[in-house]
Amino acid sequence: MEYKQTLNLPKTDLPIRANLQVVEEECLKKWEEENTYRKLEDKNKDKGHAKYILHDGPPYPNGDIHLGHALNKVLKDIIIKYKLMRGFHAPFVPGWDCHGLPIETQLIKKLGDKRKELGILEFRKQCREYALGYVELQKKEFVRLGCFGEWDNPYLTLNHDYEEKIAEVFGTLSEKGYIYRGLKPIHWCPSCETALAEAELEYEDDKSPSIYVKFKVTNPLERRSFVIWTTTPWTLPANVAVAVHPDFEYVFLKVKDETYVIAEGLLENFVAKAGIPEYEIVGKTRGKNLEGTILKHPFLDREVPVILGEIVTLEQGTGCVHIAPGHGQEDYLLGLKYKLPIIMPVNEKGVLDDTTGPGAGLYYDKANKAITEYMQQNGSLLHLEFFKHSYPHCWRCKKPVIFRATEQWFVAVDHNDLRKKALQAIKETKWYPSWGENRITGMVEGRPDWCISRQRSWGVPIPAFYCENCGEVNTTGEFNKAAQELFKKEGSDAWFKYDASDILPKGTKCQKCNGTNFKKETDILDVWFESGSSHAAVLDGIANLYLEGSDQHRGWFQTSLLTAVGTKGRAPFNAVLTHGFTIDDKGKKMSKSLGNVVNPQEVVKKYGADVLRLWVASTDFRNDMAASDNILKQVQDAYLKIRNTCRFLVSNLYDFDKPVEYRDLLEIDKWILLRLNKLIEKVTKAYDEFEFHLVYHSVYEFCVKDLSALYLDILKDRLYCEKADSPARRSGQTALAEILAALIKMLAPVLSFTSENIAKYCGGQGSIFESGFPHTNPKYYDQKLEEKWEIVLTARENVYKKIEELRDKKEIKSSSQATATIYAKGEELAALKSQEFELSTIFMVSEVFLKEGENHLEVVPSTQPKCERCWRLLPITAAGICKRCSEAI
RNA sequence: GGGCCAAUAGCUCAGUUGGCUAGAGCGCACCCCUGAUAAGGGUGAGGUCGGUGGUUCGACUCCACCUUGGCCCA
Repeated sequence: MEYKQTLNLPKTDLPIRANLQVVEEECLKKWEEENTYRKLEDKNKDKGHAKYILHDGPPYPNGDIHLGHALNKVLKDIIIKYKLMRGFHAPFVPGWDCHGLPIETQLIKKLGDKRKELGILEFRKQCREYALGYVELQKKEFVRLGCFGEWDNPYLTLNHDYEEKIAEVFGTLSEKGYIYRGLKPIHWCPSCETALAEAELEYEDDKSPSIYVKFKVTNPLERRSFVIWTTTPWTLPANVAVAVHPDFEYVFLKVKDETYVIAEGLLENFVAKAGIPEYEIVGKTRGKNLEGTILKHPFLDREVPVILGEIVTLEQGTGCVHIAPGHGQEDYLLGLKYKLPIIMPVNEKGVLDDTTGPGAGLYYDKANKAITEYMQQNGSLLHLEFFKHSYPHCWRCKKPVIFRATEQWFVAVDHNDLRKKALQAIKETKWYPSWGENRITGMVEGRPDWCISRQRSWGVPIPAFYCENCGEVNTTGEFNKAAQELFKKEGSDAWFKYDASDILPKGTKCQKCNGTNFKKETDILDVWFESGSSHAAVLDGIANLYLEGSDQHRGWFQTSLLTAVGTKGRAPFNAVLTHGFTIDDKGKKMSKSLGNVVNPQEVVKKYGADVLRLWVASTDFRNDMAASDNILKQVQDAYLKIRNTCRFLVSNLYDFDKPVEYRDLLEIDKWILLRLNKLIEKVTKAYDEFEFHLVYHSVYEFCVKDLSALYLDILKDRLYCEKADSPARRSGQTALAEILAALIKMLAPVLSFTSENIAKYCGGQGSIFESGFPHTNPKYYDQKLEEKWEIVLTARENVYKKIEELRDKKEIKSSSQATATIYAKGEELAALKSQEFELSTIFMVSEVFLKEGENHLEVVPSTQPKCERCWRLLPITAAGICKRCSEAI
């Protein structure tokens, strides 16, 4: 027992328990007090190192962060930290998208009817406070995850100078002719006289008429009619076309002396509904053959074409669909395709104007009856019934809403070849993964003009002035300048505070008629226009990288691209990286109703932020990322293994003072450095290519296989039993120190807290992040050494299989009780021979005998006594210990 | 319904331009150690590579279709 005192057993103050909650809080304090991020970033900047700009996509500040937010920011943080450690000037400016409906909706809910009394300025003030409150909360949550960045100076889309830039982008686009006004249908409440967003609709059952109407073919010889079905007769005055599906079969149905065109699949349904007792099918054709047929409107003096649309279904109706682009989203899009006019005879109160024939002057609901009765009289109506269906209602007044085309603002995507230029910019951008290019290309190719106006309160107003004299819309030049200055000085709230005459310099004249009286636009900009302008407001030049979820191919990537190409002719980014979405371990998306949501706050509390960060790094984020308690437990296991390995390294370096020169190292120590070198190479490449899961897997496997199961297990005897300052022990420690330093540096971008914490126990000064990223060392490459050790280690594995057999037979317990005799020849024998005296240590057995002969292996229990000190079975002295040990004492 | 993407052991991932009985680590089972100890080591069992067709001498890999899941749109 007293021999134990003579050993160099591991020693360290680094606790065996990770205790991440406490360690992380301490770390955060240290980073804050020492301004670690700032110092590092400034140092790289001052040295004039290359810039690396990862531009943050702004989240909505409207709640706690969820796992997706955490994932996104941690990925960004890993990149930023890696780049900082590689010496880049890589500032990270986090941002928040502060305006927009999600926040406005929250406040409307909160305020209820009180909102009307408040007035717009007070309402906006409350929106602002709400948003800023969550900015602070989310900021804390991101910082808690260990994310570095300019948290004291983030960009907020509601900041005055940001709003100024939004106005500037709008002005530039306007100047270049990209901005125009046009009609587009939106949800409209005729009772509240206001536009409604999708989120403000409540679907309830409602009774509607259901009518079948004939549209006669204009050729008088044919006596043929297309039959449409609709539940909104009041929209018929806005009808400009009838759509059929190109691939459906349509039949010509002869009833008495008339012929009806109906989709074959809905024939029976129609005949039954319309109560047609006798009919004959006199022909049949594909929908696409009907395109271009001209029809007569059932009650207005208007001719309308038959067009083709994939939107036509066989679920209900006749397969011939009444198209009114002013009254429906699908109709609108189809109308754009066929360049159909948008007719809008319904005013903001829901009353039809005098162009609508039988509906003139009537509220739309009343017009239903008038129009139906009129068509009954003129013979256009084939059938009328009433039925119940789900219909959208206003969330405030609970009355039915209508779809109504209103004047909106647009960015013309094809003006000045914007679309083509954007597509070219997409080609010039590097997309990770590569299919992102294909995806966004498809979206940009197919997108309609961008509607940028919203009839809302919480946002940046569209900086436009209507001339009271001629109605001209003034958006450029001094008008835009005035808006920019206003936003810069007082923020966009001021738009609602002042009259146009207060905003514009005295004597400002209408660009068309020289008029001097103006009215402000009251619509605000689409929030996507705001966040899409971030390149102008935040970036000084082009970003190296944008990194968001793959949903942003339609969102932020695209709006940023369009505004940037429109204003400066190129993409705001050189590369775009996307990640997938968080799903549960069954592959389902996370949702409150499924109860499978993983909360980052809870993960931090239960496992620690570093475990969450390791989870982020452990999964290939180009696909969806599965998270569940089980998966996190597994990640925690891996985390503990990595940390324990590092702790073992630390605990064996307590007395390490003098490194041994590479050429004097023991061969196995050279071998492990060779392995380390390969690891550094692999990890560096993986970081450079954003393949963090490869970082995780290779570091983890290095810890498990190369270190824990092999090198460290073998090294223990030398570390513990050799004389403390013996060259052999110092050789091992030299390798350990180098491995430890490299490991915690390589891990720092991911396991930031743990790496920083361990570094503290290594006697280093300052932060781990200041120590740079490890470099490979060419002198560690030695192919011959590598090949030789492959042979030695294969032999080791074979010996262990034999040992296991002995253990099963209860002939030995531990491997150290075995003696191995290896028969080999040629290259293998040579390799083993070169390590002859080390083999028993490497195999961790009592003795190894090498013999030339046919390849085979004999393992038997050792007959040697046990050294009291090193516990190996060896010849011993009178003192009960082996020769090596007696020399070591 | 359309566009894009994914699917390899219970889990997380490898698998180069198609080529030996598909790999790793974890987890699991059994065993060892008690000088990394709320640690450490060994051995082993796990896969019709989502399914069905096709191309090929040969397919996890290429093609088509389908299933499931995700994102976006309708």
